[in-house]
Amino acid sequence: MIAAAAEILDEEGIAGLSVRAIADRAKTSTIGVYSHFGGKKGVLNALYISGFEQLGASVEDVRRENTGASHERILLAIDAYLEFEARKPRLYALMFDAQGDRFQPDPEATRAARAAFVKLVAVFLAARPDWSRVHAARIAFESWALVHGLVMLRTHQTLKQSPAAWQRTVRSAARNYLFGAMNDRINRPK
Amino acid sequence: MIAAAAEILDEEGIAGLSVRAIADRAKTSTIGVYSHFGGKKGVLNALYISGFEQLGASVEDVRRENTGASHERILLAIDAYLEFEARKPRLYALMFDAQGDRFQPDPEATRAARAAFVKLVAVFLAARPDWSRVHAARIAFESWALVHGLVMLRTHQTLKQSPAAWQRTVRSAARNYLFGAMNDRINRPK
DNA sequence: TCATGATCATAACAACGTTATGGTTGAGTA
DNA sequence: TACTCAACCATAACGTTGTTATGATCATGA
Repeated sequence: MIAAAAEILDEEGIAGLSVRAIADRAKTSTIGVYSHFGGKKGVLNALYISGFEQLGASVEDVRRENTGASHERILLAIDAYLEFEARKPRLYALMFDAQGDRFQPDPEATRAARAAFVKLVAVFLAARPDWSRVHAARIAFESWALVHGLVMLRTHQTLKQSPAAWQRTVRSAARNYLFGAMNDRINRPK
Repeated sequence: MIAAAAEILDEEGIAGLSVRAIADRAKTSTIGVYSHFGGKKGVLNALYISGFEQLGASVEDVRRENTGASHERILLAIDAYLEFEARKPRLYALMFDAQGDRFQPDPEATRAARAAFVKLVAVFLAARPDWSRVHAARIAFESWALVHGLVMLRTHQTLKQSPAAWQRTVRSAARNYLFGAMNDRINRPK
């Protein structure tokens, strides 16, 4: 049933994700959504968790498979992040919905989001083992914010860029931030 | 009537913003929403436009009133941006809703968002008159992305920070990015 | 075999955005 | 002044949504 929901979300977006649509696609009646997931909110939570698990896994793949130059590793994690969003833009939008008044993830879903962030921090620590965990978490958080903000504003301002050019833009912005963060204590813009 | 809608949004969030609730608060019947705004979408568009106008105005105030050090001016614009979000978090969330499948702003609303961005670019140009318009727009866009991403992830990860500490975090991240951006052609993280 | 919990089909409910219907009001024109 | 027309309004009804209620079926364990 969660596969049915994921398909509908990918194809029609959140507006098409009604309890009846899910039940129809799963070839059951609406009561199944309630008995299996406790209702629509349960479906949204399951999708949310699935999204963060996928995102975390793609970031972790980068950490495991790459032992190159430290910042290139970070940029590859960012590439993986962008690739996930490009593949599943509607799932991404659900995961980062600004309207907390509509859907608030439950504690398990919140933990999945935190776990994905921890995996992102792990990439930063692998790239920069000289950083403290606190420092790496801060830089990871701010890098994530930059990339997430770019993703959101790209859609918001309806920017037209080829995927390759977009990737270059994001990488360049991230490199600028990282460079500044590395020189944080020495040079500060006046 | 738009004031009624704005009040409900501020108090109850998007989930409370129904056609009936707006009509009740405006002491009219629901038909008024349709004759004045063409329906609920029209109300959302009007709120969206109002939000970007307010945001643009607060950024423009900074440009007009400050002639200090160039980067401090940029950081003051960021402060104004954060202050707007802190004052109107639910309006901000409506303006930057990730779920385009639920509400897509109409062309006039999109223009209002663009106009606010142009005002932000103007702050960057005033701070750095040696920059080309294209370069300033790029740096403004990326700065905006960083700040917006930080705002979004703060809520998403339910970070607890005092307003003053939060402001310092955002300023620090923005300074790092700006420093990197200014040294873009000379030093690049490897 | 019986009891119980899980699952299911269906109908009904309340709330939602919207449309339909008929009425009122104000402005403009003959 | 009377008539017409457009704008606005109150109310009801419609179709859709998430949810609950009801009764039935099925599987499992004692």
